[in-house]
Amino acid sequence: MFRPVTAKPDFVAQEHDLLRAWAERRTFARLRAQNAGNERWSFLDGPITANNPMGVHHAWGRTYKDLFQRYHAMLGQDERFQNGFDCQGLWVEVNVERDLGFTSKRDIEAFGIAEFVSLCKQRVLTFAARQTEQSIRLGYWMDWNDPAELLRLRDLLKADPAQQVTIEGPNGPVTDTVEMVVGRLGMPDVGGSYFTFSNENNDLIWAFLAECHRRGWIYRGHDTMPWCPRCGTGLSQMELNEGYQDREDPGLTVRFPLLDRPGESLLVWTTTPWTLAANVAAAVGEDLQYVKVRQGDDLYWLAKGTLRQALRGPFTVVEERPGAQLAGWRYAGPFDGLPAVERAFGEGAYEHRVVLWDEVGEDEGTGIVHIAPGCGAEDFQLGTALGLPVIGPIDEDGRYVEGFGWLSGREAPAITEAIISDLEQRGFFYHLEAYAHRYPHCWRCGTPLLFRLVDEWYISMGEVYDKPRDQVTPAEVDASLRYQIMDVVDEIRWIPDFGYERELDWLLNMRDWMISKKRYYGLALPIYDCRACGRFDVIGGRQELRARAIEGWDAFEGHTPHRPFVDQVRIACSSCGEPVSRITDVGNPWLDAGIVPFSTLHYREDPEYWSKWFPADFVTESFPGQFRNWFYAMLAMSTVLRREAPYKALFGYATLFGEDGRPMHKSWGNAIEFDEAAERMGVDVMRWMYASARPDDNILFGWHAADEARRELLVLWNVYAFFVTYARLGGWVPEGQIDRATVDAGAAAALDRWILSRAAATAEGAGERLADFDALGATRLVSTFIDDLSTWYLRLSRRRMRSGADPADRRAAFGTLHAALIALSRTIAPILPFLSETLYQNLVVSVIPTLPDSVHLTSWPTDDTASWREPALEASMAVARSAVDLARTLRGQAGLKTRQPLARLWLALPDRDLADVDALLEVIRAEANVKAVERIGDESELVDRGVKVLLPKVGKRLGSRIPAVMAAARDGRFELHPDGSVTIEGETLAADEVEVQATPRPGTAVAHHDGIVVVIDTSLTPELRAEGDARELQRAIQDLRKDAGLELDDRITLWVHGGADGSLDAYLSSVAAETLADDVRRDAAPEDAIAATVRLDAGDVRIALRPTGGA
RNA sequence: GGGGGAGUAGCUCAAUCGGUCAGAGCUGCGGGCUUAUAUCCCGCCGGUUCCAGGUUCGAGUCCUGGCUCCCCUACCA
Repeated sequence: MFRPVTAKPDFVAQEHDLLRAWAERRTFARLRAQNAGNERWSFLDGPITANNPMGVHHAWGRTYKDLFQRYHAMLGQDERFQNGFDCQGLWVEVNVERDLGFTSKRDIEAFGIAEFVSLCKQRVLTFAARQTEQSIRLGYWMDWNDPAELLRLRDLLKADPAQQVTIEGPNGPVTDTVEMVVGRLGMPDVGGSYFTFSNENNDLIWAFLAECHRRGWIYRGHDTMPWCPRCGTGLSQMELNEGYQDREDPGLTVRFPLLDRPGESLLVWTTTPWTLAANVAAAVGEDLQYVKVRQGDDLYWLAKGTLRQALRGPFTVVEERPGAQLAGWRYAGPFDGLPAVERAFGEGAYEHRVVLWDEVGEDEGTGIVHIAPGCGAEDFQLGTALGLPVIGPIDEDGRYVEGFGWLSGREAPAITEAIISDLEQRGFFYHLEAYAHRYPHCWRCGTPLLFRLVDEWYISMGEVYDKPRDQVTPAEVDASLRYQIMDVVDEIRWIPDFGYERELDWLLNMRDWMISKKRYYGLALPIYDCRACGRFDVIGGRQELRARAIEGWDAFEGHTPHRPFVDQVRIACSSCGEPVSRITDVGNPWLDAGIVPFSTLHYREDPEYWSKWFPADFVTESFPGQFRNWFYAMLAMSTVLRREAPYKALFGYATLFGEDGRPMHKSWGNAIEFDEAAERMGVDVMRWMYASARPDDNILFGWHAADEARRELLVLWNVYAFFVTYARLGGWVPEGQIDRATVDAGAAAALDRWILSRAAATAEGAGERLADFDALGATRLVSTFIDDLSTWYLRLSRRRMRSGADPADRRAAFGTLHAALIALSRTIAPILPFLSETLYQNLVVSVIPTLPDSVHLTSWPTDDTASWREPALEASMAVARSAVDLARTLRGQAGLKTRQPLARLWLALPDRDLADVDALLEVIRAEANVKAVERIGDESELVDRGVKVLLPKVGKRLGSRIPAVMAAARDGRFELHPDGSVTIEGETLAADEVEVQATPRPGTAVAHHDGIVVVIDTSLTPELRAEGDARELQRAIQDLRKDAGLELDDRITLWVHGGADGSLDAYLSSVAAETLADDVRRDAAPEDAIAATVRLDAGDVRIALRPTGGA
């Protein structure tokens, strides 16, 4: 027997119950065992940053990851189910610094690098545990570590990283120091999620870098780079774009007095006054026109095209020259007295002068550009080309270094006002105004970036050829990594397809990959830069390092490859033999995530395993940013190591916003925490919202949207609750198996066959959509089916399931609905793992012990349901539904309630092939509540024959004749031929170019749609009126029962007082039967009975009821 | 600055190869639903498909120009 079902489900409580049940029954482990060794489907997880609790936006991606993996598991495919955590990088450091109250790198050095790195690892373990708990709550089935075990390791790591610990791995216990066990997380002997801080991950990146070096692609660049003064590190091109923000800076115009032209000055514009101390030149455009203007006693040079925007007050132009003639003019710099400037200029015997630069324009400023090669990337390039001296004025923290007089030690960006007033006093100032522009900020801490002269390490991405890609020769591709990556991109399916173009665009435009960061926690770059000879070595792994070590190995032994221990090891330079230390830089974190197609698939330890699971069939992430981050890093690393694609299909989805369309932000009140969402709306509701979102559009997430999703699931719940309630009342249980055989025994066989056909079509269609990574398509099909099931099948079948129905028919109805619900439960299992399981547990497990004890252990349903398909019957039922809609429309117009029976309905059906027409007519008759349905044809006075011209078929052929033909068809001016062809306006259309349809004759009250014409008989006989009254009475009694809070099977005594003409009497016994009345009295009810008044055609009637028996 | 995408009802979104009448849901109003459903159904209100041209028998859809928004990309001081 089924367990009773509440009409008001508590989804959240059900989800918690199922999480417990799955854990107890080891359902997931059994699923994995069931599929082990089968054909593989390889999903590769993009690592989630283990730095904070998971947000609802993560739940979007994790819903996709889970549902596609579950779908493939139902196909019987073997999967790895490995989650990944992104563990290394500045974002972790920034948070640990914040917790410790640090403000600069000096604080970290004073605190101790070893302890700082350990705290970073501890933070990762803390949030890996947290995110694991949250993911499990979401129903995300992965090979999770026990969160408590992760926290235990964290605590042990904090207490003493060197202590021995034993943990349980998949192949038995593993014993090592805590530090090394943490370093082995995710590896085969330890199991669970992969962690990018693992030894193997770091080691394989070393191998990758060594391979790059072997090919000559690693180099050290000396360049002016964007620099974050808070983090004390440069930012790569990938990171730069994340942080552009609108900002207001000073737009400062200064004058540089010309040394050889007394009284004359250059006018120069800058938005970074702090860089003026590093000025070495002023650039003009060779072909631009420059003018000398007089303002009072002053003479200024500037570009002619900038006069209006740059000058303040009246002026007179006194001279004009092309920029080329200005070149070489000497001028007095704004900070010439500073020792650093004197030193830089003195060494090269240099003086400030005007130089030519073809990048100079007139759109902004004065057309004369302040050049400080130590403070700007393009300035540096120009300076290098012209051999100008370079002045690097600031240190890691953004403070002026020694030699800048009163500026030294002060923070460069904060000192703008002091610099301006200083310039004013010394006569260099001309004008100041606010200037709004987009300026790069540090994407982690939000600090505005400065440009600073630094050494960083790069991987060369290879030349960009100045020709279309299809003209690049194979030899040229072999010489340029970026083109090799592009070839790999061609092999991949990009969803949505614009991803393909976007990735290629990035590859064509990207510059070399800056891989170094002057920080503490992260991949230790294995670069050993020899000061003695200037050559450098790149070590390809821990073993190689051990072999090459000449000192410090003992200090490193037993530690993960992190700072500071790895820094102890020195090797002998391969060129000159001198001892060399590792550069202290750590790596770009995208190296960590990019190597996972190799490190997590045991590329080195188990090549056979690797070749089975590589490339991944599927990866998915939110695409903002990832085309130049994770997607790119994997492509680059896979191309270098294998020159093949690391994944076959990539599915990207957009961004999650609050319900108001703005980014979620706590202070805006539109943010929803994952935990709150899970415990208030339930994760299945959340998953339904995500699965039915358009992935390439942003999703607006909020409580109202959740309510809509919940309502949809409630409809399904109600069908299920109805079924169980009545199956229990009727004592129905399935006989042995779920079987369609009972269906044909029922009186409503066509209806039953129809819903089963729809269930089969839904399973088939949803499977096709899921196989194509289209969750939205699958949910749309499911939604339609739920609607069919609820508003059509159940609506028409309710009577059949009540007591008193024909027993065989009743069994057929139960059997059908049971089978349909189970098919649906299996179809929605990947998307709604909880709701589907709740249904399955009751519909199957509680009554058929021989079947799998979880819906998630069943196979995808199409094999079982394919034979249920009857497309012609589905088409036929669609016609019936349209006809009933039309009848209801007509009733509405005529003011006749549906419960008022009518004598007749006339119906014309379209000329198409329809299955089970008799059953269809009966459905229409019952639903339209008429005594008889009469089919009408051409001969009827109610309809005409019309012709619908199928435009897509004939459009091209008819061309300009179309308007005339269409007009004639509309007016009925055509001639039908016996073979089905039609002549209209002299054009003959073949039978398959038109559809002959019934159309209403003018002047009749009819409704029509797509060849279906419905007419109702609106005349009411006394008998019909009485029957309508009886139904109205019955409905009122049922309402009253509900008001009285009676159970479905409570029996009553009924009073019906009034309705004096006696027309009701003939129906009272059937009313009594329907309302479970043992006794019907025709007199006034006692005072204590529950009563109401019903307005009937025959007059007002007073009804009352009271439970009978022991109630 | 360069490239891509989008613009459809008050809101969120549909509309197959260009096919003649642009549809759903939400919101609002009216009606209905003979005991699953605080649910659903029917109807009404609501549209210059961003604007202006063009191609075509026919344009939400294709082309050109403009406007607005989003994304990607870029060294502009």
